[in-house]
Amino acid sequence: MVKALRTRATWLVSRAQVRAYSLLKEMFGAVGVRPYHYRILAALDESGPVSQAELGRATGSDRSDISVAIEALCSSGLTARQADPADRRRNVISLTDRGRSELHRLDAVLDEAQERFLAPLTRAEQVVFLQLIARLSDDEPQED
Amino acid sequence: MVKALRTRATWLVSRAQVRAYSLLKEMFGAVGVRPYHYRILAALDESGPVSQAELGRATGSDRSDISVAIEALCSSGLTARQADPADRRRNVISLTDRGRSELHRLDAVLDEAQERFLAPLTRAEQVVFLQLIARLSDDEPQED
DNA sequence: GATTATCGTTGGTGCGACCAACAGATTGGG
DNA sequence: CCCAATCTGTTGGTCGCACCAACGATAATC
Repeated sequence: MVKALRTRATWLVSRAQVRAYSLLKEMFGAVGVRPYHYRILAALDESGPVSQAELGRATGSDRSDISVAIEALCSSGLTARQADPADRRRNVISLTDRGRSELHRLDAVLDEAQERFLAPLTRAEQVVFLQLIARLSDDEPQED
Repeated sequence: MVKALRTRATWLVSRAQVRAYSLLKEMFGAVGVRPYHYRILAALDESGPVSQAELGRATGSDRSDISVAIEALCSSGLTARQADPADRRRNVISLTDRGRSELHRLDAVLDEAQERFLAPLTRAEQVVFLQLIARLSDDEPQED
């Protein structure tokens, strides 16, 4: 007996991700921004100025993709790139003031997206869900 | 104050999906199959013989993608395609015996993938998670 | 000092999702 | 009955994103 697709965790996660992403695309699109722009700005805000390679590891993207994204963000004035004097291979990327205020604007958008995404659950269920999905999204589960 | 990316539901779902998909790709790849082949075989098993368009709606894929996938599945003998006498636009797709036994083989693989994906949770937590994610993956939330 | 590793960049590839257009077939309204 | 609208399967194309390969420049390691 074969279990229905819609009872499989991996399938359900995939469908949920499609729903989440289309929500993000719709809402970020409405303000003229790509989701991965937000990802980078948020990671920068969290970590402070870092190299592009570290940024890639923080957001789970390839160095090469970060490279072109940073180029776009810098040329629209949201981030600044300056050579690291201590290690001349590195570019240190930092948020500009405009980048920071843009981030806050986008953050409000993302907040609403979370609301809409989690709307099918009660508040209490949302808390439980966040705790469980966090453990399932951990790439390297800790082995204490 | 901007919330960290790793506390956002949409981000966590996205990471979990990446983990789930790479697990599937690895395990299905080891037996020489693409994940979407399984998806179609499973949908067929569940619904019985249906048209390609219905298959697309069931699996959430485009008619055109179904078309080429079905072509591959038919030419490897896992499905059969015959014209619907009642509606000559339609191809009725059905599982062959080989397709059914292949499905069962893949089902075992998928079972193990679910195990591995859900391993970070206890059995009880897995049950809760499945119930919650199912509601979050529902594209058209019911409004009773 | 020579090998090894890391950084940023460019360019290319694969895959899945999506859209456009088409011919053939069916349905529905006037 | 007939015309318009819709649906089906197919081909072909685009787009976004992830991933890899290679390179010159630089750092770190032995």
